[in-house]
Amino acid sequence: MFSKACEHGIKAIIYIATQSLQGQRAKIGDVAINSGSPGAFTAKVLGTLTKYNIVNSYTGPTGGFDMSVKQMRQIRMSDIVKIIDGDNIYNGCGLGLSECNESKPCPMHDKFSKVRAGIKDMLTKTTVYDLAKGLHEGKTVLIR
Amino acid sequence: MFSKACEHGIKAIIYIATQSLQGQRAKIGDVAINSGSPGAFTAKVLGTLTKYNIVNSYTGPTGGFDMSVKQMRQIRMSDIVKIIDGDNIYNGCGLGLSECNESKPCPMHDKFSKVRAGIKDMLTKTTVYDLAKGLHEGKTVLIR
DNA sequence: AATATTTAAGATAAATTTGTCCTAAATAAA
DNA sequence: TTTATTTAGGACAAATTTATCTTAAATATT
Ligand code: FES
Ligand code: FES
Repeated sequence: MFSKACEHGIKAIIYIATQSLQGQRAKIGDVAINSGSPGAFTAKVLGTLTKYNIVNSYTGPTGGFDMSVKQMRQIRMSDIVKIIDGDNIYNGCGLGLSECNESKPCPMHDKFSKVRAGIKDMLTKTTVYDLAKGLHEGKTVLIR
Repeated sequence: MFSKACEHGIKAIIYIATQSLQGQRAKIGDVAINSGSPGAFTAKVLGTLTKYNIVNSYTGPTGGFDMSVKQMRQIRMSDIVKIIDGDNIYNGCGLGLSECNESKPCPMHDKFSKVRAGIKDMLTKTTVYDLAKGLHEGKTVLIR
């Protein structure tokens, strides 16, 4: 469904958000440990997300990553997925044809496009805050 | 969503099915041309599908691939996807945790598992015949 | 100012996926 | 029986994704 880069990115963001809810910045080492992802690889993904103002980064001692509550509430999962994986998941053809075209559909189009719309809807209606809350309350986990 | 191998396999199967509906066996060269996929790569995928009795193969002149109408009606898209891509798409965690676990869910579990069920449902309820019919009637295409 | 800590970013490496090529085996037809 | 045609299958190659390593830049603290 999502690339590894995207999975690591999402987990990292959710972890950073929960730390921010506690007034703490998260260092990349902490992020890696607490989200179960490879540090250097996740750092690159976070670099990209920083560029798009999904998350904030600070260098030097006391540095790390954080998010404001405003960011958590405004940023949707669909934003993150689009930045990392592109929008093929929202618009791409299920059978890999060069584009999805309503008027000249592939054999799976009718059924696939409904599922695809469901994915988009789900990601668009879910904010970082929504997911961070569950983790913060101990109802969900990032590692298994 | 699906791997390239799976996309090529599905397109190949649908093409072979339409040819079978016309009493014709399809050679791998024809399959490649008419499904817009790399011949040698698709041949390997068809080799696997032949092993699982999704499709039938015949060597020698007049050889090629075909499917019986019974096969087309019994075989579901979910069968093909499972053979080629495994069952991660049906059971895997959306955030890549080692397994999806209801009682210790990842932050996306509740929303993701619904979407995932929708995909499984769609693939399980769609047979090869369903898709081959649309292509046979000229309502859908395999190449763009 | 010097030092220690942290992210930024490019180079490199490993792993996986995608794709090609070549030879063998099967088989229909001449 | 010989020949031509087709799939089977292993080796190989290319491309992409995933992951690591190293150095530079930023910055807080001493
Ligand atoms: S054309 Fe394939 S999903 Fe729309
Ligand atoms: S635990 Fe992640 S989807 Fe179920």
